[in-house]
Amino acid sequence: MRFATWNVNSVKARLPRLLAWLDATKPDVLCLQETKVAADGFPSAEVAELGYETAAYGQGRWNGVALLSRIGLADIRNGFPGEPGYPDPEARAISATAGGIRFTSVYVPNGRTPDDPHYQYKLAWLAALRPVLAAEVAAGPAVVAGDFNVAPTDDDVWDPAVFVDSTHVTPAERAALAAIRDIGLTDIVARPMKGDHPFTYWDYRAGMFHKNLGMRIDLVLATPPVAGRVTDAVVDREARKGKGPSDHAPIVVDIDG
DNA sequence: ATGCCTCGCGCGGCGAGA
Repeated sequence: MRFATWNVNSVKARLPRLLAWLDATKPDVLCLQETKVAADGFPSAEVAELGYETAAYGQGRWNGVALLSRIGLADIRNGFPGEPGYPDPEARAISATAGGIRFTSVYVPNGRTPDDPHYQYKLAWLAALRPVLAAEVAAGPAVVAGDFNVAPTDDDVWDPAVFVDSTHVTPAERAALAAIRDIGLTDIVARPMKGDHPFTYWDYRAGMFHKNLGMRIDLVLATPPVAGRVTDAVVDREARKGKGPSDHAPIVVDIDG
């Protein structure tokens, strides 16, 4: 099985690239984030022509997550019990079962700055996600993938000095992420196609991508039965090249069976 | 060359992203 995760930064703006990428990469399951469309605006018919069914959870202008699968989607759930809002619930998590694995696509709140209320929302959101994932981990094979908006270590940002007093690297954010990993999830670190760091995000500005000044903030977490089957995991930086890319690259994971 | 920001909303310019 091949599965992937990709923050597309608007599924409508990215549709030609998404379709070409699906056709070339052929993941069985794809976790999408930042789709920026309501469910009824999702291009389900277009991806269906490539054999994918869609579970989409969106609210329009911001956020939005989805799951695409060509091996079925069962028990679809939008959001999760006890999910905090800002102040209202936002479309940041969707889960479904495909190929015997429980997939959850997550778009963790950005946090903005450590003194912004959005930062406390981010920490509360991660804390509320933890027991929900713990139940899924206990229930069977599970994958949690998406844009976590946390760089797990200083090695996951291009220059730690630039990020002092910024979100994505604070001890509280890293502790919240570690608490999620510690319920029994393995961080499947993908190999970079180029360079030493498997960055998944590069700012659009100032030529950050071609200087490889990025961050590893998109993660694939898996239970041991899934992590043990991984044969390859790669950041597809080809998808970040050219005209009209997302600012995030997909992570593609291959597993036995 | 991978190339210097882009999205939605909505029609001017702004909030948000990380």
